[in-house]
Amino acid sequence: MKLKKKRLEVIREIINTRKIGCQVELLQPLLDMGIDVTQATLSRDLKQLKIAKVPDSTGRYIYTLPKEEGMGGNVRYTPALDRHPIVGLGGFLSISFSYNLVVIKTSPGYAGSIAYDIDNGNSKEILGTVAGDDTILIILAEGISHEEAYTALSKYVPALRTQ
Amino acid sequence: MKLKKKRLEVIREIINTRKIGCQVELLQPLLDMGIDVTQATLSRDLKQLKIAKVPDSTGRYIYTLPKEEGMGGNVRYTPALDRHPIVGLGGFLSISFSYNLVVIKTSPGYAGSIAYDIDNGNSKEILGTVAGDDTILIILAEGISHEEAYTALSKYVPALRTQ
DNA sequence: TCATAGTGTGTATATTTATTCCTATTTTCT
DNA sequence: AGAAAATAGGAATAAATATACACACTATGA
Repeated sequence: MKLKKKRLEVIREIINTRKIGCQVELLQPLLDMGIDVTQATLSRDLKQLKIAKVPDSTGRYIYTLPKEEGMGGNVRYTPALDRHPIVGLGGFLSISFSYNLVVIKTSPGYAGSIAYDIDNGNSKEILGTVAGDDTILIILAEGISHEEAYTALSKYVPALRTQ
Repeated sequence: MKLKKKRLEVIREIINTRKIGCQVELLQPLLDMGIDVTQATLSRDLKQLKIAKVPDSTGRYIYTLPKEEGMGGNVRYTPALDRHPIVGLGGFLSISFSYNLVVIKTSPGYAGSIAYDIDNGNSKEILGTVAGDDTILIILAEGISHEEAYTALSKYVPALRTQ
């Protein structure tokens, strides 16, 4: 049915935008959009969308969208939503460190452009990068701490700047 | 308490290893390890560990560990189930280690799919991978031994299983 | 056409999960 | 040491979530 497709999109939109802590909290926003369903339907929808309830850092729970899957998966997001996956983060997903290496995970397709920016920055802390489709490997200069690297990278990755 | 620290580790281990669909399913494995607690405690533990219950692609729910991150970043979860398997024995050629790096050689064209599975495994030992056509570079987390890495990788590369 | 299969959803309910209330134990501070 | 605060965890229960069942509607095919 047409209604369902629309509803799933709206649910994704809401989950992506606001902090929703339980399914009934989702009912009102949907009603505001003219969508009237029951909690049971939401439970089924969230399952289908692979939306998970995760403990956040403030001791509460919030629903979050799944990380996008590559070709293997059966989840297909609409192109429209796909284009702005996480507004403002420019594809950035996570950063982690191991000695003189940094690994940045991005949404599929974003690794190249982010790595390009980092490479062109000519930061002395960063020797170079290697990028795949959704992963960037960054090699740090000798003696650079993770904090220094983080600061240097934040110049090229807006999502790393502390709010 | 010392008990709790231990328990949290064991819980992580179990969640990482088996498919647990609800909290009571976790009680028995813990009991087998000599840990006797109630569901209420598990609820609190899972919250603290930021372990989420995620819908997988087979229509069931699975608890999964959060993706390890460095400092910044938003938390996203990999939909469960692409976790294990696939990857026919074909493709794998060799594995070698150098400090916090692993290089896996594959037949031409296989590197990407094997790396894909490794990436989606969310192993805490593995920060990420970069794949070419027949070579995969894997970055290990700090403090991970080659043995631990081997074990972690064997979950995704059947050829590594000793059996 | 009518049967059959498939999808979508509400209601009611079962199941699962989080929390409230309480007690015990440990840690911190004076 | 003793008081006060923090931490841990069980029992009971509230809250949240998933599902069994029923029914409506759509598409398909003989």
